[in-house]
Amino acid sequence: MPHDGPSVARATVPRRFATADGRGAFLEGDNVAGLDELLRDGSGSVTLAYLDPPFDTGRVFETQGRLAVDGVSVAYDDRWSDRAAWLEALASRLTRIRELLAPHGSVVVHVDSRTSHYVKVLMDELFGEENFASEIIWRYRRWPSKTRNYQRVHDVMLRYRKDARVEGRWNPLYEDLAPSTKATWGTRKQKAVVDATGKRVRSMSEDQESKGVPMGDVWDIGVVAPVARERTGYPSQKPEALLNRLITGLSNEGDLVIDPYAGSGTTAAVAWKLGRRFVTMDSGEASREVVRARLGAIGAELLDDPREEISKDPRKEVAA
Amino acid sequence: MPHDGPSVARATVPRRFATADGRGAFLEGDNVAGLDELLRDGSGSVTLAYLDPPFDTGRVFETQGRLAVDGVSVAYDDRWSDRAAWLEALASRLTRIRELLAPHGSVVVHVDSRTSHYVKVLMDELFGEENFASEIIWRYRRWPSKTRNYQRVHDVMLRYRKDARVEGRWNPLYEDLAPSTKATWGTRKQKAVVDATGKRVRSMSEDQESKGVPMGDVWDIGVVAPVARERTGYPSQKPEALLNRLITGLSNEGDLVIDPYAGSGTTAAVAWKLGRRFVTMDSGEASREVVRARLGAIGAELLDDPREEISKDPRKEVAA
DNA sequence: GCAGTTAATGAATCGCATG
DNA sequence: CCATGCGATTCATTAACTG
Repeated sequence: MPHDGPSVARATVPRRFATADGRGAFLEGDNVAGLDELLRDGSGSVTLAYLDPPFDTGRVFETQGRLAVDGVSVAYDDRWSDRAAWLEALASRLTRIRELLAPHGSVVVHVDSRTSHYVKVLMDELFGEENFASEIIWRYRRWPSKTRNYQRVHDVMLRYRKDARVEGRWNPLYEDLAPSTKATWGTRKQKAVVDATGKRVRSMSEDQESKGVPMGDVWDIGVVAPVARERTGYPSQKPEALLNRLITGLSNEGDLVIDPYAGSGTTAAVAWKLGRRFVTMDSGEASREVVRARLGAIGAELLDDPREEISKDPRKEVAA
Repeated sequence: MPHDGPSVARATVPRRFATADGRGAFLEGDNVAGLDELLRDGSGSVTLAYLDPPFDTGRVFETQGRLAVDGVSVAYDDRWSDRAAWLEALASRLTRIRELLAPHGSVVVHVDSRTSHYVKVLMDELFGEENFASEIIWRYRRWPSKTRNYQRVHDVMLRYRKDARVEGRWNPLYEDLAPSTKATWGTRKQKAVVDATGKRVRSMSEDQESKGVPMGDVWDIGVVAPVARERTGYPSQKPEALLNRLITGLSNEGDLVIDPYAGSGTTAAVAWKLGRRFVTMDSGEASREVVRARLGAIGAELLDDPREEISKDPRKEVAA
């Protein structure tokens, strides 16, 4: 019984929850409505948007195992009539996100290796090809499946800048030197030596310790282990290490990070820990409860936040 | 002065070179003509086609360094009026390759992380989405560039089967177990234990040694170092290890492997070493000379092979 | 305590049984 | 006959337990 996901037309105003200090918020309801809510006075306010939409797998996912949420089993429904419908739903989120992004901001979409291509063609149109920044490969390890093919062990994340002409947010990250480099050079910096004619003659190592090599676009990060403390029971949970690299590299403290597909709340939890502001959204009860528990455990209890108070933005009233 | 690459319409018959035993051939000329030549009596004869076309970089590549070919500097011209023209040129090769493939055969296209998406959309149309097999990530290490972004350190290879309903060629390859697995399980196989009701209760290790984990679709292989013995001086040369994994996994000894963009002849060299038959093509003199030298060094001297003899296929004459 | 061992289970994938 | 389901496969990871 394929359907086309939650109706885009549904105009229900999302229910809002927020941390006591207002640094983080969860909007319960359709994320199109949630994004529209943000757009009311938040155009250009977002530094980083991370989207982890359902991958068009044609399946229904449920909360699992010992951590299953009581009385709530369906986490999300990933059945679509066809790819065009799936892409259209994604596009309606992305156009709103483009509006929300600050000039220095960027958006990262997480997809699998069967759908990334269609998403990039779409995003090249929406954001402009000149704003494509990276195809990031998440390489993980898992149990082997019986297949006469190379095992599928990677996901893809596509990053676009809002505007490549503007200097975007960027905090350099480093990773370990390659084993062969360590063997030859130790962990000291290399320095090219040039002769009088400008020709390179050799490299030598400096006294200074190298910070490692600048982070590449292939990330080897383990999946969240079935028994890890980090695990919430929500399906397809992403590792905190993954979000850490994105949020640290692409936003500063105090910046606003959004995630329209909250799921288990990894983006919110990492953003909070890193001192970023966040807004995350999900229509499922399962998500709301998992996120509430997860944030509570790190001192960011979500409280009911009546809309009336939120809509009173002093600047708006002055402007009117 | 952008142009649209070698004209597809040019009907020049390629000049043919072959190894003494006929196990390998080099066709000098436009590869469309080369593929048409193969199609004359080779439909369904190819087990593996590997294509490493120019990446639509808008640049002209030249032979380099100490190994530059005397008097021949332009290796290939990668300037196209637009992406559509580039894709169309690729499509005209791929439709011919589809014809050439055996039912158990497959094709691998090597592209970079900016163009892979358009190529997959094209190939989904040409080969059918159900025949998509893998997006293989080649992760390499290189000198870091100064960029406010994650370093680009991967290429992409797309594999399609000719016909997913047919059991394709497949020779399983293995890689090392993860360090954490070795620490917990040693190198012995794991086995799930189920109770009477069919519920999984625990896992245990078997006596049998594990062969390692089945090869994944992310390959960490070093680029051919500027001073490596493997190096030919031809630009964008691919490592032999890469072709080794493809040819070993996707073809058997005696199978026919083709590569319409010979370049430095890596496919030909590896196919020869692995006992496969091969046909490779290139229009450049630089390529022909590099390939000749490279094959000569491993005992596969290319000889002039007049067309007259080749067209005499005894089976054809009997059938006629 | 700390090191080594045991337990538990997952955005997999194919093949065969079942409707 | 085509769609759906469930069994079999056996790696990666970390918590919990044991000495």
